[in-house]
Amino acid sequence: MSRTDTTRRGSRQSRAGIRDVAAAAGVSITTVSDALNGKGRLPDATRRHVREVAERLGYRPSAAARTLRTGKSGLIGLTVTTYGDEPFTFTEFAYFAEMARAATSAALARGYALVILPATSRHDVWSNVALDGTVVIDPSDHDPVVTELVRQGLPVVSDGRPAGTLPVTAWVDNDHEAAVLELLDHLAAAGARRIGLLTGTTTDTYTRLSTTAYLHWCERVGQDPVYESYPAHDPCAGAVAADRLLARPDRPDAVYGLFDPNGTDLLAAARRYGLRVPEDLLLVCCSESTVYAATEPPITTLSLKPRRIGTAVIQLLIDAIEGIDTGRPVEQVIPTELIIRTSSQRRPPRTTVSAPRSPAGD
Amino acid sequence: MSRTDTTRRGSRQSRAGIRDVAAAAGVSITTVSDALNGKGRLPDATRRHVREVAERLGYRPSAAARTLRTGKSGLIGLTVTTYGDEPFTFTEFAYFAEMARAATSAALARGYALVILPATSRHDVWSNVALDGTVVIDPSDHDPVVTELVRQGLPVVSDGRPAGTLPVTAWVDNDHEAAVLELLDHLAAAGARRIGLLTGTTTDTYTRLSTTAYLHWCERVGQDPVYESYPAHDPCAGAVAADRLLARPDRPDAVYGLFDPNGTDLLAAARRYGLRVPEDLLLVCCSESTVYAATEPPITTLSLKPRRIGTAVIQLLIDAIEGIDTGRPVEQVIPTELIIRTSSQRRPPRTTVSAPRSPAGD
DNA sequence: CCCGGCAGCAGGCACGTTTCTGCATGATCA
DNA sequence: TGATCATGCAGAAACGTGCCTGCTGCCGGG
Repeated sequence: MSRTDTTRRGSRQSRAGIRDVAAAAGVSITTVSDALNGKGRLPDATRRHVREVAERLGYRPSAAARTLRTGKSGLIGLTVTTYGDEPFTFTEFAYFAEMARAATSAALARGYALVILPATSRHDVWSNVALDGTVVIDPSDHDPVVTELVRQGLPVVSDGRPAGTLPVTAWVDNDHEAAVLELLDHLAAAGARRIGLLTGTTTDTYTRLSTTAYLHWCERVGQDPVYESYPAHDPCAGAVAADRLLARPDRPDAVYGLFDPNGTDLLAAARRYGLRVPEDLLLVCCSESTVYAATEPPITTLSLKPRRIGTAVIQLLIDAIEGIDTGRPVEQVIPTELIIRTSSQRRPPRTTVSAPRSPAGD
Repeated sequence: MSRTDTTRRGSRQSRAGIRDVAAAAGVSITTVSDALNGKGRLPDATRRHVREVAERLGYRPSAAARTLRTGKSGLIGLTVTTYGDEPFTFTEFAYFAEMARAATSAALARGYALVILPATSRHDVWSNVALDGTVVIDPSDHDPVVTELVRQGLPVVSDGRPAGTLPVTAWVDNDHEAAVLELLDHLAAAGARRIGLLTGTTTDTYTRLSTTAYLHWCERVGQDPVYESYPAHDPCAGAVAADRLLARPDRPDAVYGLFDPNGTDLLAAARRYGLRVPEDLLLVCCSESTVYAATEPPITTLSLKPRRIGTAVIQLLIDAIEGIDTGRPVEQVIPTELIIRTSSQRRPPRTTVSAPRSPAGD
């Protein structure tokens, strides 16, 4: 009857462990573990008793010990490409915030938590956290972090179609080419004769695909490309580039801005040059921000649906972690949504203030 | 000579452990651990040799085992109050994004990573991750999560002065009363006779302190309070409340909006009622968004300096975790910055387009 | 010659959990 | 009645590190 096996280092120190609960409840460690985890075959009386004692002692199982034993930590890394030393990207602020929010929510619903990690391959931080998998936002061509992770056998799901032969487990992305083509067609249908583009100098997938789609469209309809590039991580450079674009001799009568703040930048530049929107200049920008619903005039935006992307990425990753092979494809394309407002309609709606929405609901 | 102690389960499976490195290098486990962690007394030759073998085997120490042994995980929880089931708050989007970005950056610089966790006391997620400490954004009066965490002996630092007797380790906040008073004085100096407030129905510290400061100011200068409240997590309700405020018979000639989207909402409402800004209506809102620099007209904003708050919170927390007693006060007040633009100046600047900035540089 | 001291390393325990295996005990059935 | 079986629980082996203890040579001084 050696159940009171108190051969520990004397006094009752630090947190209560599973041993303390077992001793206090008069059962074995196995019984406590089974009772709390709903496993084994125990009568309800024992189960209740153990849970009650554990609650009374304020017992919390050690996450580290559980992770060590089971090999699963319940943690998912969230990596964002970084320009400069800040861990987040500047340009797609609202996009990232919404995507991360949806991903966090979806992960929590399945019992996982997200860990924010830098895209730099500083090993000291990466190897100090036990991950079950990783979400990578817009990885570069031969991302060293991704290759290192898959070499360790960790599942990696990327937001953004991986370029080259990046060996990700799965990916989710929009069809950026199709979105740009649809958008340009919309502008042309509204009467645009020369459509300009405000784009970035970075080589990430989004910028590259969108720009080439624009060039292809120009070639198809026989329009000379009119675009200005700027380093997208610099918010001031955007305003300058918008100004440059409208100051050109071959000034466009419609502009699409690839990045979130381009809408207000272009609007301000148009005012400086005395251009009325949408009469003299049609405007569309890619943004998740709701401010464009209340600007003067409201600006048509292309939404990349970050919420759906974040959710899809997490579902794919957790499915891979838990080894459940759902029928879900490992390459998912999320449709974009063109939210049409006054700035891209030559004849604004007369009766109502609220702008019409795209027929594609959600 | 039993160094080739390969009594493991047969084949070379999964990742290489410290045992494998020891066997391959012909040394003991202790020597490997000391060599990699820079401890013990080893000649440089041995140290180099061990590191080389570890690199060749692709050895990565198990974070779970290390955490179990040392009791430190290098993980910091980041908790945000939630309205509804989404883990983030809607209203202070840019504030949260900037604050989290700065906090992540500061934590990474000191070897820590951030884990996003919900404010709900669902234990299954909280107890599944080993935390060294937690950052709590704007905790409620008797936050059950906070009390539970400090009961476990974890340091907790809050963004936002804790109300009541919430036992946090340290906190960082703005002086919201002073900021509101300064702002109202600024509006009064610009000629405002009746200043209205757009506030929230929630009972968090920020909303409460700002509202009471407004009421005190009204009492002091002998003005009847004119304010509208709305549930701040609902973005549509903000536009409606802004409309309500300007539709009142005692319509204010200046408005301060407590939340980020209030600026565009109020601007849109002013247009609907034919009010010119700033001639007929002065406008200020609390926001971190840069869009208000390019609206028509540019809107004066109150910045809460989320970057400085995020950095300060992390420094205080890691100091507490590591037990280093710096001279830093455990209650820090970060000054706000009033970025004065056209919308709050009855006589807008004539010559230049760019608005003057507050003399308090940063 | 003997002994203290030190460099260089190995043995082994502990961290707290999960889980496989196995031993009693009572019930059921041929 | 004895064999079979389900039930209820305990023992103990891992999981992979970190670190305390201690062992072996070797050198120098008395």
